[in-house]
Amino acid sequence: MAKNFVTREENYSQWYNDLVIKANLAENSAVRGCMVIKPYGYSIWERMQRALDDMFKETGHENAYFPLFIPKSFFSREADHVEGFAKECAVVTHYRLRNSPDGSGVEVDPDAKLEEELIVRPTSETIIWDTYRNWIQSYRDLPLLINQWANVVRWEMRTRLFLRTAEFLWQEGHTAHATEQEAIEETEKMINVYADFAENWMAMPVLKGIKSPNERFAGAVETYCIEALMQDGKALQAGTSHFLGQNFAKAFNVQFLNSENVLEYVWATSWGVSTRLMGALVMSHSDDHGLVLPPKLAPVQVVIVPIYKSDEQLQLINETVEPIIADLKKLDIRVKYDNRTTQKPGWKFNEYEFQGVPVRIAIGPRDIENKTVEVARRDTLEKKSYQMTCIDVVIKNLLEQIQKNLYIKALDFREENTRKADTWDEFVDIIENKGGFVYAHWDGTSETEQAIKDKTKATIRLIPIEGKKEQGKCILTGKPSEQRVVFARSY
RNA sequence: CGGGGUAUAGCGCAGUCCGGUUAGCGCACCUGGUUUGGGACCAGGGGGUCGUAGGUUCGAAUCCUACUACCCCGACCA
Repeated sequence: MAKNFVTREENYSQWYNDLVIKANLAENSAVRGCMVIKPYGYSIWERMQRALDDMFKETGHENAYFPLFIPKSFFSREADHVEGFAKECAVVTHYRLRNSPDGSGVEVDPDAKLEEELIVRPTSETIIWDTYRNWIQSYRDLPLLINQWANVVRWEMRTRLFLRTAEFLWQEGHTAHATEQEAIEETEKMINVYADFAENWMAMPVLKGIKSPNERFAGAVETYCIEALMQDGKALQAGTSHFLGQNFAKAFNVQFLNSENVLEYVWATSWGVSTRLMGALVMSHSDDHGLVLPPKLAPVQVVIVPIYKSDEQLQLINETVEPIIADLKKLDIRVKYDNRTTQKPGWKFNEYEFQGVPVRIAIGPRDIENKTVEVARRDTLEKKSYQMTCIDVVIKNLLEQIQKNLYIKALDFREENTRKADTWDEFVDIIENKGGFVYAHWDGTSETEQAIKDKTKATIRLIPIEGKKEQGKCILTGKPSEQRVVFARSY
C-alpha cells in the first residue's frame, strides 16, 4: 500500500484502489465503473442508509418506489432538465436478443425495436411529477413528502470509484408544497439534515451554502449543498437539496385548488445523497493502515482477539470473554469475538485495522493473570491496559471519544486548509500549491466563474448562506463584490 | 471523444528490446510438523489456452497486423 497518502496526491489513486479492494469494500465492474459493494462495505452503507432513513422519517417523510424506466418524452417537458441530463443517459431501444446467425453468441434483435425509447432514470423528477399530477388535487393533499431509495444511471464520460460511477445507489426526496415559503423551508430543512448526518454520524465537518448558477441542478431555482474537504485538499460535494420552484409543476401540469378555491401550481423540492458518501467517509478519515470508521457507522465497533498457546488457554479465555461480551451487548455495543484458530493474532490485528474497527481488545494469559485487557484504538493506534471490571463502561466512553476525536481531527484539518485570498496571484498560489478551501471575492457573473475555472480548475463550491457581508473586489476582474464565496478544486 | 499506458496462475509482477530446454518469482491456497502478545517458519504440493484472432518462422509470451478490455490524464459530472 502506498504511504503518505495525506501529503502525496500522486499516491492517492494506488492507495485508494488497494484500500477498497483489499478492505473488501468494492470493486470496479466492467461497465463504466459500476459499483459492486461487497458484504463488508455494504454493511457500512446499510448503517448510513438506516440512520438517514430514520432522520427522514423524523422529519415527516415517507418512503415510496417509482419505476426504473422513464419514457423518453417525459424528459422533453422541462427544458433545463433535459439540457442537464441528455448527454449522460442510458437508453433502452430494444426488448429482445436472438442467436447470432454466425453462431458466435447473441445479438440485439433488430426487429425488436421499441416504439418509444425508455430512459434508465438518471434522477426521478420527471416520472415522479407525472405521478404527482394524479395524486394532488387539493391543498388538503399537501404537503406531499416522499423519499425513494433507488439506483440510478448517469453515463459519465469518466468514472471514479465511489465518487462518480455510472450506476449509483442513492436516496432522492421529492416534496410538493402549497406555498413557496414552505418549499424553501423544506429545502433548507433537508440540507440541515444532511449536514447533521455528515457531522454527527460520519464525523465529517461540512460547509453549507448555495450553488452558483453554473453549478446549480438542472431545473432548480436554487441548489443548497454541503461540501466537505478531503485529505488531499480537494472538495467533495456530499449532498444537495434543491428548491425547484414551480418548474416541474408547470412542466407536468400539477395544480391544486387552494382554500379560496383558486387553482395554483404546487411548489417543489428535491434532495439527495448517494453512495458517494462512502467515498467521502473513506477519504475523510482513513490512513495508511486502512479504513478508519467512526464508531456510530462501524458495523463492528469492538473486536476481541484472544491470544493463547494451548487449547486450554483458549478455553479459559473463551470463558473469561463471555461475560464481557454480554456486558458490552447490554450497552448496545456491536462486538465481535474472533476466536478463529485459523488465523494468528498478528494477522487479525492487521485485518481489523484495515477494516477500520474502532476498538480492539486483546486478551491473553498475561491479562487473565492480572485481570486486565489490552485496549487499542484505531484512530490514534494507542494501546492501553485496563482492569477487566467495568470494561464495558470504559469501552462505551472510548467509542464516544473516538467519534468526537475523528470529527475534531477532520475539522482541524479543514481549518488548516481554509484560506483567504485577496489578489489573483495569492489565489493561484493557494489553489496550485496548497489546495483546500479559498474564501475570495467574486463579481457574481457566470463568465468570471468560468474564466477562473478555465485558468485554475477551481470552481465555486458554495456561496455561504449566512456569510458575512464584506465589501471587496473580485479577484479576477476587480469588480465590486459584497461577499466572499468558497473556491476549491473538487472531485 | 483526444493523449498516455497495461494485458503472463486468485492477486501483484519478472521474462518481450535481442524468438530457442519443461514459462518463473512473491503473496494467497492445500498437506505435515514446529509456532501463536503486531501479518510465523521449515518441508512438500496443486494451480497457466501468456487478452482475442490472424500472420512470419523449423520453432512465438517474445517479431508483424488487426481487434478487444481495463487503468491513468483531460473535456463532462453527484
